[in-house]
Amino acid sequence: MATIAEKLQVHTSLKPPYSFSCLIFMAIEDSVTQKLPVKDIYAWITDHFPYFQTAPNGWKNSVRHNLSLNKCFKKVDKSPNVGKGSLWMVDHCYRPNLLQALKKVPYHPYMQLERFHALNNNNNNTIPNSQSCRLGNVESEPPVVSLVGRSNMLNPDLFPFLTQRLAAAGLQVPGAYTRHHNPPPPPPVHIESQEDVNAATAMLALKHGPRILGGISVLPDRGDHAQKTIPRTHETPQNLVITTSPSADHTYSAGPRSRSTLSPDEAYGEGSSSNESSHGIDSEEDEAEEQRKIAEGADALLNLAGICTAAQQPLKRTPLQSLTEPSAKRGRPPPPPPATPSRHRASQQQRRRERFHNR
DNA sequence: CATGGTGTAAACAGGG
DNA sequence: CCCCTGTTTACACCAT
Repeated sequence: MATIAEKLQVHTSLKPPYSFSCLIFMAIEDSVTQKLPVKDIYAWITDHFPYFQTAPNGWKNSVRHNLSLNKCFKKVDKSPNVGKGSLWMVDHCYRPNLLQALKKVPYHPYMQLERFHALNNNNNNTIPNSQSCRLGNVESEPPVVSLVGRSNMLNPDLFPFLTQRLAAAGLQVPGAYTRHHNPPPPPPVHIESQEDVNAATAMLALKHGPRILGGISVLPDRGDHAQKTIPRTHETPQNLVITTSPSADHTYSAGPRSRSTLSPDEAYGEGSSSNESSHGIDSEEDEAEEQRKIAEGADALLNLAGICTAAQQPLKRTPLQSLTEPSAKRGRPPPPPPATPSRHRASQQQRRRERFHNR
């Protein structure tokens, strides 16, 4: 059976350009329940990126390391009779970060993601989503997302998950579930936010290529938001440009949508970049810029107020906790003082710890 | 040079 | 006891 990567005819011998957090994110989002044990995350990665089939096993360590340290991922309980280990899922608060990271892939042979990148340039990182997240009421007040099918409807044969999500959002999706044969029972999917749909779309795009995506309109249910419509015109794969900025992952110590280290372009898509000016949503640039500035200001205030820290999962220690409450037994013991210190790394690390303490 | 992000290696605990 | 999972520390490299 050909793997997804083989079907897509990608250069499977190359190391994927995605960070481990992106890989984990994709694996989890590509699952039915959006919760995976590490074993299945391994399997997904090796299946989609055969590079890892022959790579030394250290990458698995990196995956586990990422799951533990990266606040984007959280451990969830599972039924006790499923063997050892936990299920891992994407923290809703950090989904925009991960989606953003996906957009930042410096290069990739996986051209199927282009359309997804363009989609998310325009409708990602909305204030309502991040605010509800910060206030810790994600479960009780999920942002309502309205997606309206346009000229090309999603094919439920290709997108059982996504079409199910659209249906769950109470939307009429013309063409959905009108197939001649019986579809497999759709998995129970609960739509929580725009990011849910975006992530699902990314996975579908990865699997099936740009043909899966019809014009999708996004209408945040806040009453006063103008409907955002991604026009289908001028959106051929040729004129979609992928960002060249790597590393916008905000993993480990980064707070939700902590964009203090990001330029506005990085944080909100690349519409103003010369590379990004031809993806067919130029008419949205002014409004997008406005939204960007509003969101930036709101985020800055929220970050200053320290909101959202209370919303974080209690299962994991924060990086700050890790520093202030060091485990006495775990981790590599401090090495003996080297005869010849490797440059100034030790002192550099010490300074970094001190900075953390002083915050 | 300082700082932060990322990847890798390793030690260790605990459970199956 | 072994293996897997999860956590933690340390460090190198790179970008900004």
